Amino acid sequence: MREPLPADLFDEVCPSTLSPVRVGDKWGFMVLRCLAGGPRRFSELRVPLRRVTPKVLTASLRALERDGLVARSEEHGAGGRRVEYRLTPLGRGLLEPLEEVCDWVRAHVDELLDAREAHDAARAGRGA
Amino acid sequence: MREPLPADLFDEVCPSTLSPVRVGDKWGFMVLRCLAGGPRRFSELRVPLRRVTPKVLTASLRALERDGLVARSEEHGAGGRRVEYRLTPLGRGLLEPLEEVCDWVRAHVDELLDAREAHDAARAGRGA
DNA sequence: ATAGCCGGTATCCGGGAGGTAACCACCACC
DNA sequence: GGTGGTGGTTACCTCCCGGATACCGGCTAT
Repeated sequence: MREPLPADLFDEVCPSTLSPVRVGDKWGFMVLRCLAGGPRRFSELRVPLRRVTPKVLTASLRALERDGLVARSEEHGAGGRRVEYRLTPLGRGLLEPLEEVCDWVRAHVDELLDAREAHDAARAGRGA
Repeated sequence: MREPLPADLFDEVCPSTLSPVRVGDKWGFMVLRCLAGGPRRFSELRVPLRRVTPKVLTASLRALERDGLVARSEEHGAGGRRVEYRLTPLGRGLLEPLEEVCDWVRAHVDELLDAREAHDAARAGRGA
């Protein structure tokens, strides 16, 4: 259940500006997907989401927590503080239909980008 | 393919504030679903989406059009102007995985609302 | 004691989303 | 020529999302 996280989800381009589908706020969808592979610490999430400042990441996590999709657990074991975020059963259930959306986006992102480019070019030609 | 639209999608409560899942802007998801039953005129869309002002509805439609999910066609036949919005094949394809998300939301909206209420109550108790 | 890590806050700020209200161009019809 | 319907547009305003930057409190290890 605890699969490794990618080093960086952003390969120069921000995925959340490509896909029109969102969960909660701007980064919610990607946070959920980062948690799909198992519980993660705050600093673990910051690695693949390195373009997200801690304030914004906290806000995303709090919002997902509010909706009961993510659970936060804090403990003070030996070695210091440890805060973990994990999907709740509700959140895990939501990820199933969302994965199909993800598959669709991956399959059609080129068409989306082409459509945007064509639309913007046509507007630029007509207008200013 | 041209199924009737409900008279009003808003039963006192705005669905887009309940579901954490969005497509494009605030109303994009509902616009797509209104078009699922067949092409619609602008004024037809305004009936089920009566809480959406024309400016905002136009913005939603333009954004969906930009992404190639919706197509706009205008014609001046007898009887006046007629503008129709319809799903493109791309948009129709996206609606399939989205319908499963919709099913999930319908099935779990109560849990979502309970979670929010509990979370807000807990915060109110702790904080102010 | 002090340095460092972890998990965040505090503060400021700009831009854009989204709502309100009013107005408008075009055409048909009478 | 006026009236009405359709399909918007324009101006204006407010709120809040999201980013930048800096800072902080608790804990541990040395």
